[in-house]
Amino acid sequence: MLASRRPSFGKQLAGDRIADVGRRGKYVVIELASGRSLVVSLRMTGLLIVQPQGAPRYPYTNVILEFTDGTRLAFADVRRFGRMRLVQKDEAWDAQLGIEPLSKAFSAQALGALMRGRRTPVKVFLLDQRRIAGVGNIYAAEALWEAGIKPTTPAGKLSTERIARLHAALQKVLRKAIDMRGTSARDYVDADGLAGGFQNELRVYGRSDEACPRCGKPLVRTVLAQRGTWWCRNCQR
DNA sequence: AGGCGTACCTGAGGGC
DNA sequence: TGCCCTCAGGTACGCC
Repeated sequence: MLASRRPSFGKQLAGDRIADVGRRGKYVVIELASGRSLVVSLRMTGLLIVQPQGAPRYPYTNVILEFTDGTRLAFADVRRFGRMRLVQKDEAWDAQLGIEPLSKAFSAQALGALMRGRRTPVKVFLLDQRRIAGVGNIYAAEALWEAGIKPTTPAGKLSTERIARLHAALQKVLRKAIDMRGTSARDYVDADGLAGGFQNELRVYGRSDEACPRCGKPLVRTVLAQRGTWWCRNCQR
């Protein structure tokens, strides 16, 4: 999915029009009037920036879409991990993506069913986009802290009660982060170039050696599936 | 199937 | 100052 580093669809977009902008998991979906979609994966440092006519080139811009009124949509990315792909009408580009964690279908029971029998650490499970689409490293860490669950616990070993707590925590964290327009830990800004606010609400992410907001013991950083993992050894079990 | 390691990139920050 | 090391909102691919 999204294999093109240097999009070659420039000419194909000429004359088309943006009909709507949406999201599926972590992918931004720009729906075009032609029925096609421009699907964007920001990965670690990617940004979509709307710029007025004549604005200076945004740093690390890789792709620019220019509209008839001169407005531009810039796709900028220091690390160039981000991807942009033109998807044809009815193409099932998201077939491998899992359930939306804020959808009605995502009940505690549904979460339990997805985790049943899985021996993978619950944090690794949360990051697997084929199971649940849209939870990243920050929100997995925050939700597990909120639920009082140790990140290495095998997903399939959680009790019904703990699954319910994890489910509630995930939705709480995601809703609040969306309300606050995201986490600007370092580079992230929205399409208007504005930083989000959730970095001020982080309880564990990036806070090695700081006091756990619940019990006061120092938080630790460990590594799980090659990802930094912040948690409290005392109150996450 | 599923789980694990590696590759892809650049810049910031800390230690010496 | 500057070099070297580690780390960072993620995903795809290949191997067992």
